[in-house]
This record gives sequence, structure tokens and C-alpha cells, in this order.
Amino acid sequence: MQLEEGKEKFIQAWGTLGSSWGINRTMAQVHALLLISPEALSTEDVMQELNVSRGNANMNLRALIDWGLISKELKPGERREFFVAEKDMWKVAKQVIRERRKRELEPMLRILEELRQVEGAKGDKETEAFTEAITNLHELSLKADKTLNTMLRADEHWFLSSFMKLMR
Amino acid sequence: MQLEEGKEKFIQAWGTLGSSWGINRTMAQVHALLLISPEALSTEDVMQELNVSRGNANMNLRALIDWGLISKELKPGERREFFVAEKDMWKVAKQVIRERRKRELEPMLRILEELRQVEGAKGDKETEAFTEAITNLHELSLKADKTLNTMLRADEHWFLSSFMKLMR
DNA sequence: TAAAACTTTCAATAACTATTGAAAGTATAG
DNA sequence: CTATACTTTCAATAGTTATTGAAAGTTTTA
Repeated sequence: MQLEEGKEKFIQAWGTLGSSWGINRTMAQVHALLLISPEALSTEDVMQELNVSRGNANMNLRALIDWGLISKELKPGERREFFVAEKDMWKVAKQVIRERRKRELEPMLRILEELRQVEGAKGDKETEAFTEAITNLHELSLKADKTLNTMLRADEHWFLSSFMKLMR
Repeated sequence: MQLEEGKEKFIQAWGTLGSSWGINRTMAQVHALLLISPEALSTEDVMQELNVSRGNANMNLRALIDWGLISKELKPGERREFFVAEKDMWKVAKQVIRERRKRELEPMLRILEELRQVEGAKGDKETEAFTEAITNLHELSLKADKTLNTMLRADEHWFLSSFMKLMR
């Protein structure tokens, strides 16, 4: 397979994967493009490579910075901004986990804690089923939270050796 | 807080969470409703509780069955179908992991394996950056796949005791 | 077999999300 | 200071995905 074909396939695949994770297609594609690019790219470069408008490119580059997946890079003697992606995939994965934990797991935990206080007659089936579901979900979420935290604190070496050894 | 208010908040929250995981809102809401329901519910019940049309209720109930998150239940002397959700949250989590692995990770692995064969001049920066990104991503994906597999094979006891102990 | 009770389908449409591109904003260079 | 090179915003619009509801399909009952 030739490089151009491979690039296109990868950008396409990464975009599709993004969609099923609630990440907009263009954002995932910009990320893919930067992941495989040896040089930092300008907004203009992104617009050209992906055939998107200036506004779209700009908005998704900013969103990626917001997620901590890419960063601005200034080239001496250049006025425009260039962008590079973090290339270490384990760091990328950790960053995504960190952000989603903050954006989704933490708010959900707060809601579940609130919902544990639903009151109702002691023998009421409805209330009991509700309370039990919430309690179980809360426990699982807490465990997931702790596990993720530990993973995030671990360095790559730990993940690759100890954890993987345990996992076979 | 009263039961009705709690139910609504939970259904709403679960729906929102679903959206950010690429799951359609109604599907997540139907799931939430069944999770907290002590009895099996009919299509009609779902339509009423969530204010959605028959077609919508039917389609999302089928999708949930497809995901293995709910099942049909037949009541003696009743002609309609009723639906119950799996209530054990660890089983639910495992099932979601299993399905997403099948639907997303496996196809991605296949694409990455294909993309590792991109050819190019040996000193070409573009090709080298591409190959390296693909190789790293492939390695990480393989590791994730193995880890998930091991988790899925493990029973709850293992997860809750050994693994959680390790994780503190 | 026919009517009733229920489920499924699907074309039309509504609702939502992403994208464009021109205009406004900002920073740098001369 | 002001012209230029760039970035950001945002209202309009395109594109996508979800929802409706009536019609078709299926199974059960009598």
C-alpha cells in the first residue's frame, strides 16, 4: 500500500472510531492527521489536507488543545501557529481517560450520591428497586474511579510490565 | 427527595451519559427505566413513562436486546412481551465492554495490521512517522485487547478482591 | 377462518450537530 | 500609526441522526 492511501485510510478510520465515542468526526481526523505528521502543521495545512473550512479547522484544533491532545508550537521567524500531537500513545490514552473521568465519571458520582437519598415507604417495591440499583451503580462507579486513578498515577513501565504480567 | 423526582433525574442523567458514549439518548433512557424497575415492563409502559412513540420504543428495546443488556420476559396468560434489564452492574459493565471490543477494537486492529504494510523510501520522514504511529497504536491496542479479554474472563470475585486489592 | 391483540417497519419529518465563510478581532512588522 | 498577516467568532445553512405514526406484518384466540 502507498503512503497516501494509508494516510487516508487511517484518518478515515480514526474519524469513524471517534464518532462512536461521542467525538466529532473532524476533531478525530485532525488528531489522526497530526499523529502521523512528522512536522508541526498550520491551520492552513489542516484545511488543505482534510478539505475543511477555516472555521472548522480552527474550532477543532482548539478543542484538541482543550483535551490536552495537541499543543501549539511556535516556529522562529514564523508568525502563524503550528500544531503538534502528543505521539506517545500511552500518554494519549491516559489523557483521554483523565478527561473523560473528569467530564463524565465525576459528575455521575455526584448525581448518584444525591440519588441515594431518595425516600419512600420501607416496604415499597419501587423505592427499594430504585435504591438498590443506585447503590450498586454507585459502588461500581467508585471502584472504577479508584482503578482509573491508580492507572493514571502509574507510569508506563508499571503498566507495561506489572499490570500486563498480571493480566497474562 | 421523592421517588418520582429521583427516577426522572436518573433517567435523564443516564441518557446524557449515553450520548457522550455514542449511544442514543432514548436507548440509554429505556435502559435506565428498566434498571430501576422492580417489574418487567411492556412496550406500552415504556412509551408512557418516557413519552416516546411506539416505533421509537420498539426500536430501542430491540437495540438493547441486541447489546445483551435487557431480555424479553413472558408472563403467563399475557400475550404482550415484557422486558427486564440485567441488574448486576458488573455484568452490565462486562457486557458493554464485550460488545464495544467486538464492534470497535477488533475492526480497528484489523485496519492497523493492514496499515503496517505501507511502503515508502527508507529515509522518507513522512513514511517513517506514519509507520511509527501505526506501530505504536497497534501495540497499545493489542495490549488493551488482552487486558480486556482477561477482565472479561475474570469473575466478579476476582475483580472485586484480587484486582481491587492490587489497585488499592 | 376471521377478528383481535400485539409487534415491526419505514417514509416523512423533526431535532440536533457540524460546517461554512464572511466579518470582526488581534497581534506583529515596518 | 496603519497595513498586513493571521486567528476567532458566529449566523446561516448543510448534513446527520432520531422520532413519529400510520400501515403492514404476525401471532393468538375464539
